[in-house]
Amino acid sequence: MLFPMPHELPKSYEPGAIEKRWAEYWIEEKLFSTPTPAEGETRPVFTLLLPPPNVTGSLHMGHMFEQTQMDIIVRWHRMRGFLTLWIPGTDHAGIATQLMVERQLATEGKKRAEMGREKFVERVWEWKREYGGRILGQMKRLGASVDWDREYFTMDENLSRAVREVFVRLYEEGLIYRAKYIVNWCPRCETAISDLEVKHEEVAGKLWEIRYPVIGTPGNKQEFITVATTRPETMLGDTAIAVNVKDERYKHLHGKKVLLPLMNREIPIITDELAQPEFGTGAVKVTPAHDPNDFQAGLRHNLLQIDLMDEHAVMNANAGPYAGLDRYVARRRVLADLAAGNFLVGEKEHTLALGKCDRCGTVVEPRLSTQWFIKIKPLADRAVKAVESGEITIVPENYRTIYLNWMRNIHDWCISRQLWWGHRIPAWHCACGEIIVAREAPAKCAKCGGGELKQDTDVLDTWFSSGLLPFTTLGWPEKTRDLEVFYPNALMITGFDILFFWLARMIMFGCHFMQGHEQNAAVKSASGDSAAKNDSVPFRHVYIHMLVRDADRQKMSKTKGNVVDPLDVIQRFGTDATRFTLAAMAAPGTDVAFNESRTEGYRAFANKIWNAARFMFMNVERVAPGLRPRGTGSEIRRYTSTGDASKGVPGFTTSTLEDRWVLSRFNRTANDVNDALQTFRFHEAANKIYDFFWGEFCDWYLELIKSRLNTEGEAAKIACANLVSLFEAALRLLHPVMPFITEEIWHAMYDGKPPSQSIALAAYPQADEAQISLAAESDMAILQDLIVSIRNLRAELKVEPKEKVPAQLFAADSSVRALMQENQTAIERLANVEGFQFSEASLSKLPSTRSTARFDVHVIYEKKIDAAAECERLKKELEKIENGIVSGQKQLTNQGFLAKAPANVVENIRRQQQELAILKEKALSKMKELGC
RNA sequence: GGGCGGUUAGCUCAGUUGGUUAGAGCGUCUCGCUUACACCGAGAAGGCCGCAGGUUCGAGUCCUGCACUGCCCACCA
Repeated sequence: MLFPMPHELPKSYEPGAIEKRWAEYWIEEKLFSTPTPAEGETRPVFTLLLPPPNVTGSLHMGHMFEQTQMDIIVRWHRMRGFLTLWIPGTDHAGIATQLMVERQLATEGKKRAEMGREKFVERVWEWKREYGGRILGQMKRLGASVDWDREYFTMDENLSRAVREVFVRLYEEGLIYRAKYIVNWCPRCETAISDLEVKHEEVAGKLWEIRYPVIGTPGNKQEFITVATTRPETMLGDTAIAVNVKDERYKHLHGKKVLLPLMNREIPIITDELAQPEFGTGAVKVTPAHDPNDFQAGLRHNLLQIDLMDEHAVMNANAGPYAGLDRYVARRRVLADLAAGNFLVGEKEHTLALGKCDRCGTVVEPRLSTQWFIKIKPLADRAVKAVESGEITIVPENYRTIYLNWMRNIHDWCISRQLWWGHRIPAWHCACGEIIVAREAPAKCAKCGGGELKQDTDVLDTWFSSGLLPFTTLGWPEKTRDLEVFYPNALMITGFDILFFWLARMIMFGCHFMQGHEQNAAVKSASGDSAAKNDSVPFRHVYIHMLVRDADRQKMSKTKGNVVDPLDVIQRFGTDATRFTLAAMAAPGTDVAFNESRTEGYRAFANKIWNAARFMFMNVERVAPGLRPRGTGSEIRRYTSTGDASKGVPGFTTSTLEDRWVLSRFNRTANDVNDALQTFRFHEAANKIYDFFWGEFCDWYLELIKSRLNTEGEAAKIACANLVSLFEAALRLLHPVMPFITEEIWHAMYDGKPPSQSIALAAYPQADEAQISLAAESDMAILQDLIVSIRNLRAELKVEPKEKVPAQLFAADSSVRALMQENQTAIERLANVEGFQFSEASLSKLPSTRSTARFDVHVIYEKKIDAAAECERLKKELEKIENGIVSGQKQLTNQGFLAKAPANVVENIRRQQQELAILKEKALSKMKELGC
């Protein structure tokens, strides 16, 4: 590995080559591999599971957003001395992958059905081997600090074994059952899907009213009962008409029968709460095989279930003359025939929520079929408690309520899928009807002894296996050392879109299967978790991130063509700049509108850092060749524990105001950044670092020390050493957000001989209270004020930029005067003035003057200030001042305010009033002088 | 039908428990290639914080209503 020598750093930052080199280095050196810890491990532990992307996926901005946040958190923990484990992997994604391969087959003119199951599955594996690693490859380019040695695939043998184990145990506990039930069926995917996989879409539809002749009407007048339906074709399978028992209109029809039109079948009129008098006609057709409500009613009344459709939603023999017709063709035909028979009596516009398959968009058909289900209530109860009790915390908090509401109203989970790609259900059917659920294929039937056992053809819902990952990736069902140390995971970071799909399932499974689990006590206490905390939960904290949208806040989608390819953005601006963009916009609970102009700005930030580094190296070579960062920050070895070693800026000596100031600012920033990361305020962390690095370190500190660096002798050496120390610490502070550029410069600072293999293994800066100085900060604020005032005057006087001008100063008190005198060189340099004298009296009347409550500064220049413009400016300023005075007076004369406001607030306003009074007077006198 | 969020500078967004004169980036305008950086520096302009009430000594921040706008959940034919 070659590191560029400092003097070879190119003038502008070129991320491409640098990032690729480090990404490879981190992997080759296995820097982020976390082997199973030996006995006696006492370091705090941080475990995080990467939400596995689908094998079919390719990296999109959402992945990068999620991974950036995770990587920041992970690197931050690692640098703070946590034994950090971040496990990557991919999901076999049942339907998605099967569809992908089916499409590929179609281009070859082949069909899944013709190939047969075995060959098809083998083909999917081939596909997986060829393309499945793509997204992980892309992740590697992002530099995600995952443990690649632990990479998994949800259909790996060990994970599959765990899936079978879970299935069998749940079955044995009576929590898995097989039943004929009405489920959501996708006619295109030819499989059952869960409630969650159905997306409801509001569409303008119709509500048709059909009248059914009542049999045995007294007299010769035929009586009808009218029902309304949005799916008229299902009437072919009606097996009853329901009315409400309280509905007076139909009292006389209880117990009677109607003749089902078109089918000429007699069906009963029943009374059931299914029919609500307020809705429509109050009478409802009952089709137990094609509607979940009707299905329930059917069970209550022991009605016949007539299944009208096959797996493709084509009418079957039960539909009589309509057999062989597609459901929608049948609908039109039924309507026409009903109309012809004078049974269709109404047609109304009606908006309905149409259920569509999440995967392919086909309208879902409620279908009667035999499926495997999980009896969810017992699992959900525990999952509710885990969050209610705070065993698991959720950020942002509003998702807690959403989670709880869902979990409390949960329905049994249909886990079987009629697919070929996935974990096959470990159940074997015997010709005698017996079903044997077992971990391995049984040799013979337990009931009849027959040897002709066939494994169930269904596979499990993909989320069944991914719901187990928090413990199966750590070796469950074996009682492993990994589980003992790394379970529960510390954190789960994921999107709100899979809150129910995945997160909820992990919590249910984790709490159930890890019941009684205890994390290693030493590790647990080192990690900061009290002994009382329950360890069965899959993770202790959840952070839900939002969606990445395009610059116009539109959802990114392939069909809209507004998808931003992260690799393309990276190519143009660098990974660090892209990461920074995402981090800076990642306010909890808010979607990110990804705007390239921001990334452009953060590329400039990277360039700024780069050039600050060049500046540093230049000075080191000139002033103190061979100088390396000193102090404890450079002595951090792999996996240190947090402690004093990481406090403040090691090796920094304060001899001047700017030293004390910058040190204070750095520590305050470190403090704020740590706080922000603790609560997932990524944007705040990023912005704090940005402001410090650019606005304080570069804009002020570097400028201020230039004069010292340019002197001969000891002062320059100290300034140089400080610069190096501070820069090194700042790099560590920035590293989690911008891992590449910080790694590059950090290594360069050590001239290729760094104290540890990576800055990622150095200590994260912690604030040192002793290095925070309010006095330095307020003194510096005065200086900055003064310098800006002078620059301002120069601009207004249109002083030639190169021309140095003298200035006259008035300081309201001696300490300010001393401050200015001590920093005369700095002021002269930064404000481009040449010499200044002090006046004993206020200068506020003089025309080219700026005033604050503490000082007046007058620039001596032959050109006159533009009086009209200056008056305009003063007028505005005065207005502001007076507004301030009025509102302040109002408060200070308000008894309620004086009585109730905290003392410091009152004090602040008093002081402000004094300053405003001075400012007002100064402004007025000047305006008078100018004749405004 | 329920629930949740958003509305702050031309644009994209910050603004933790209510507390001085509401911030940033981009864009705009004026200067400047001052030997780290033009992916830069200096300066400036730009805001009835969606509307209307209320609570409070004090509201961008809390409450109510309204408007617009997203999102999630839902078996009402």
